[in-house]
Amino acid sequence: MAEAVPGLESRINKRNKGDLGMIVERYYFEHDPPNINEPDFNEAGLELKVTGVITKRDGKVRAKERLVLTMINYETIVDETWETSKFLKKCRLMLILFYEYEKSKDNLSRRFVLAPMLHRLAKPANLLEEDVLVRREAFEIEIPIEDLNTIRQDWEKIQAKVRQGLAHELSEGDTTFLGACRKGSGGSSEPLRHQPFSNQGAKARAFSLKPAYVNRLIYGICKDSARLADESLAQVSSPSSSRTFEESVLEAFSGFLGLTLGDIAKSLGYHRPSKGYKGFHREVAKRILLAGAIGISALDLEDIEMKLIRVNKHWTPNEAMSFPNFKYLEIVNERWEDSKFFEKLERRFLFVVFRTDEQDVERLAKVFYWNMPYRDRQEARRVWLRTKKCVAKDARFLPTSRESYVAHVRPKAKNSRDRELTPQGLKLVKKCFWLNRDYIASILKDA
DNA sequence: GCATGATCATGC
DNA sequence: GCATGATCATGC
Repeated sequence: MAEAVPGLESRINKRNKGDLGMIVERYYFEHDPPNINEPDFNEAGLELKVTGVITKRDGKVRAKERLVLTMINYETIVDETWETSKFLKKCRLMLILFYEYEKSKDNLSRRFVLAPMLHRLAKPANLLEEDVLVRREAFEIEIPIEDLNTIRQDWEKIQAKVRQGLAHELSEGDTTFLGACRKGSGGSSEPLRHQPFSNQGAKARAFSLKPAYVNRLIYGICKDSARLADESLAQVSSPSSSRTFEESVLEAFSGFLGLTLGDIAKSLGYHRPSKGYKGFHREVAKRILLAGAIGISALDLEDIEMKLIRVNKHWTPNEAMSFPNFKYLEIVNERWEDSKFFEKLERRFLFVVFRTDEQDVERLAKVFYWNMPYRDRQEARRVWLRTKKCVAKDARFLPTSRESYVAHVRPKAKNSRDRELTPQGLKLVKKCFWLNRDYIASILKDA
């Protein structure tokens, strides 16, 4: 960044240094940001977006995070149509710049990578727009019509929820490409927003392009440059809507429903690598997907979380469900909204259920999507916040499954010597959040 | 039988 | 070499 604008370092004050988008607009394009509800380059109907990418160890480029677009106004969205929406007015044409995110660098040291991208959700509103296109030599990506339709459907789904007075229940897992992500500091002191059809206050949220979609865009730029392209992105970039993708996942499983675990593995030419292997069922599920030409990375790109559940003949799960470890020293400074647990719980889950039947034979019994209801996410948040508090006070005593119907904390480590420092200076075994077994059972009962 | 602690094999 | 997703083991 500093190289692109000579003398930038001295012109910028510390307070503004945190906003790379603003720096690019003001000092590179020499343009003053206008009213917040209009596109940045209003005369051209062009919105500027700056977003981070990460180059993984294998050289492949991925989105660092969702791309936040514009706040959702609960009061006005209920009277809009897609065509007349504030969202489309602002984001109809976006110039997206990608920078390489490296943790240690500050904004002025960021390097821009890939080609600048013009992202068009709808036809031009005026001719000036084309000027910008030519002047900046940006790469206009061709967006499949199915993708545009999906974004529109996502928008309509979000609108529908607000119209039903359910703005407080919005979740990223509701939608496919266009998400309703939380916005603002997220602390509990944050005032809730009013929504028109309910007295229930709702968290401030913004429209965002979900990581899966940003990755598709990146693939669109990179696919001709072999070094950068992640081929697994191609799978979801093929011109089929994501709705169809979700259906094709279920379809891949459908032919195996009711079959025994052994028969499925055999028919896929897969053998349990070792007796004690705990990932066998998951590997079988992955191979079922593969047989349907779906890679596990494709699920990942769609932010779908596949989880294996094994149950007995009464449909009672054998185990609770684990999530990524947290670090004692980190959780005390973390916000719920930034936690891994939160991020996972907002995703759409794909539950793959193996049931041991009356004859004691294990069969693929059920495959279904599930989103965690709002009430339960709130409860998970409560457990997380309590854990944070407990870790700060005395990390030896953390929430057990008796304290919540949804989640608890339990060890997850290589063994009991696999420990980590706590704020009290103690070394305790590594732990993570788990969804209670009873809670998983209740999901299965409802499904 | 359940809650909790302990541990496993694999893939990246 | 460790994070990951999941299961095993033990004690009540």
